[in-house]
Order: sequence, then C-alpha cells, then structure tokens
Amino acid sequence: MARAKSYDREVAVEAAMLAFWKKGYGALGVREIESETSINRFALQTDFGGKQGLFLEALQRYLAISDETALKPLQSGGLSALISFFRQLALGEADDPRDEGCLMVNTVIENAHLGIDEVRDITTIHYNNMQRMFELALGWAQEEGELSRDFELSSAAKMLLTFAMGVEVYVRMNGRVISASAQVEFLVSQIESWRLRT
Amino acid sequence: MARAKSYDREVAVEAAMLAFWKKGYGALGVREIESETSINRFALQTDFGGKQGLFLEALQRYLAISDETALKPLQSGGLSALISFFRQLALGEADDPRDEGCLMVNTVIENAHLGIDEVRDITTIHYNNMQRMFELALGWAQEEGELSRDFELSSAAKMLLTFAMGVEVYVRMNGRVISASAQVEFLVSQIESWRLRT
DNA sequence: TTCAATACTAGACAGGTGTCTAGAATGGAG
DNA sequence: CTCCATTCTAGACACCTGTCTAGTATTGAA
Repeated sequence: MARAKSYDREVAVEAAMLAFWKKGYGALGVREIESETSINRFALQTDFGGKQGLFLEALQRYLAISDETALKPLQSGGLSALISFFRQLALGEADDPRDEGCLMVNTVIENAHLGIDEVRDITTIHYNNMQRMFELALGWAQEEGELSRDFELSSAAKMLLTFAMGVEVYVRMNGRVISASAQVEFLVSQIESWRLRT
Repeated sequence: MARAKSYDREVAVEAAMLAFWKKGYGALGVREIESETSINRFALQTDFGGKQGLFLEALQRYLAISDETALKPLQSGGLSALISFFRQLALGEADDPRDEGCLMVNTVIENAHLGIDEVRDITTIHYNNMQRMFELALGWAQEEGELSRDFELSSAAKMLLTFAMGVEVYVRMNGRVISASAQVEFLVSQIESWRLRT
C-alpha cells in the first residue's frame, strides 16, 4: 500500500550518534547527515522532526548505551567496582582510536551556548544516573563495612562525578588523546585510603 | 599623516574575549563581533588577521588574566593555598551571574572538533601552568613538612587539575550554575588527610 | 591648502545553513 | 493492471557565514 522506507531506524540513529559524536551538533550539517547515515533530507524532517530531533534521539541512544555498559557494573560491587570503573575510564580513553571523548561532556559544553531544554534534560539525567550509581556503590561498601558509618556518601559521589567529567576534558586537551592513568591511579589510592582497617 | 584608529586595541580585545566566552568561537559571527566590540570588519582583517586571529588574541588575554588572578596565589603557600584555590573555584562559579564557565574548558572541547593548532597551544600552556602551580604548591608543602617525603607530587597535581576541569563542566550541567561546594569540601577533607601528623 | 597615507563604510562575493516543496518512484491492495 | 498512499530525489528558498574590494573619510606633514 505504500513505499518502503530505505533505511533502518535503529542503525541510522546509531550512525547519527557517531557522526554527532565526532563533529559536534553545530558543525554537522544536514547534507553530511545524509551521507554519514542513510537518512535522506526528507525523512530527516518527516521521521525525526529535523536535525534537532535526530540529535535528541541520538543522545538518548548514547545515554542508553553508556548507562548500560559503564554504569551497570557499579551496581554489583563496593569500592572495588568503583576502582575498576575509573581504571576503565582511563583505559577506555587511552586506546580509543577515535578519541572523541565523551559525547555527554561535549554536549553539556556546546549546549550551554545553545540552550536547548530537551538536550539539557538528557545530559542532566545521565549525570544524575552516574552520581546515583557512585552513591549506590559507596553505600554498598558502607553496608559491607568497607567504609565508616559517618562517611559522606553524597559529597564523595559528587566528587567522583566531577573527577570523571574532568578526565574527559583532560584527555582532549592536546588534540591527541593523552593518558589520564596517573591521576586515576592517585584517585584509586585515595579510595583505598577510605577503606576501614579490619 | 594618517587617519587615527577608532578603537583602543586593549579594550577591544577585552570585549572580544567576553563575547567569545559568552557565545563560543563558532557561534559568534563577525557582524556580531562588530557590534559587541568596537572593531569594524575592515580592522578585523587588517589588524587581527580575521576572526581566528582575534580569537587567539582574546584567548591569550584570558590566559594572562586567569594565570595572574587564580594561579599566582598558589606560589605563596602550601596546602592552605591549595585549599583556598579550590574554595575560590566553587565560590567563583556559584555567584557569577554570567555563568559562562571557564573559557579554556569551553575552548578545549570546541577545538577538539575544530583542530586549530594555535588554539591548542594556548590551552595546553594554560593547563601546563596550572598543573605546575599545583605541583609547586605541593612541593612547597613537602618542604615545610606538611607532606611526607614520598608523596607523589606529579600524580596528585594531575588529579587536582582533572578535578578543577571537572568543576567547570559540572557547574554548566543544568544551564543555570549549580554549586560545586559539596565536592570541593570533600576534596578539601582529602587534602587535609594528606597532612602529616605533627 | 595640498597631498599622500591610513582607516572606515558599504556592499559584493562564493559558499554554507536548515527547511520546504513539487514531481517522480515505489509497492501492496483491489 | 489500476490505483493511491507513502517515500524519495532534486532543487529552490531565505538567511547567514567569513573574507575581500572599491570608494570615501580622516589625519598630520609639507
């Protein structure tokens, strides 16, 4: 009864996510979107509501992926899970050939100028998730007796979140990705110092 | 013998710095530069070498100012100087009505896409300065006996630098500036814990 | 006052932006 | 095969981008 779409929505959004990641929102033109993804300009309007709509969907896809892969492991552990999260952070950046940093950090900075509310909502959700997972992991450690009863979970979680954001800026400082393992290892030694003597 | 320029270079660069700070490099057009600063389009080309040239000069101005106001106090103290630096960081962001974050962090992220070498050089210098000042302050503390002999100055300095970068991202997360004092105070308690018992 | 050197104004310029539109292509129901 | 809802192609659209170029205004020395 009607012509079939020429693209698969899921793979198209994935491709768009990578393209926005690599070039940023403002710098990625719609003609470039056409060539990088299989979405034509007509479908961009009718199916996604234009460039901004596609960006929002790409951001949500990124949020879903990163929460699943990076944050979920934090549920199942205390201090050791936290430590491997940060070691992964330093590692993941160091050997990533694409060196685009974190799409969420890039978007927070770019959208501070743009001021798109829906974008802000997504980045806020992402970092609220992250902070909550840190707090959960620390709480779990506290339950297990790794941390003292009066350990300040919330402030510590915010400090870890802030450090994680900083890593994404640090690694992009010199154009090429530089290793953040020195400061991550220092942080690890700090986390270890929180551990109660048994 | 020749017509006088209609603007003062120093105040013009200062105005340009604020404009780039507020809007970002890509989003600030030359017609906007004309209205925000007193630089006309002709002078922009002949005196600054175009938009990019003006941006470089504005960045260098920012570097000079921030190094002077924020970094210099670190020369004259150990741990307490470090602590007041970070308290200032949290404070300076929280009550700043302009809430543009840090121009250097914004530029690191935006230039990761643009890839302008001269820009990269300036941001690199800024953060090398910052890391060096942290290391100097820590070294000073070590000399004074506040820190143990085997304290890892370099890794700690990198960790502090990374955290400071993260603060600038954190405060811009929600559009409006949000306070980073909780995590800064937690960091302060960490720094205090480095102090040797006397 | 004349003159030449410098600075400014106004607009052209080629190219890019995101969105919209008319006509052609597609594909299954009847 | 016919029909028609849906999708796609190609290009127009108005606007914005950074830079360049004539023509004009301003300046101080001769």
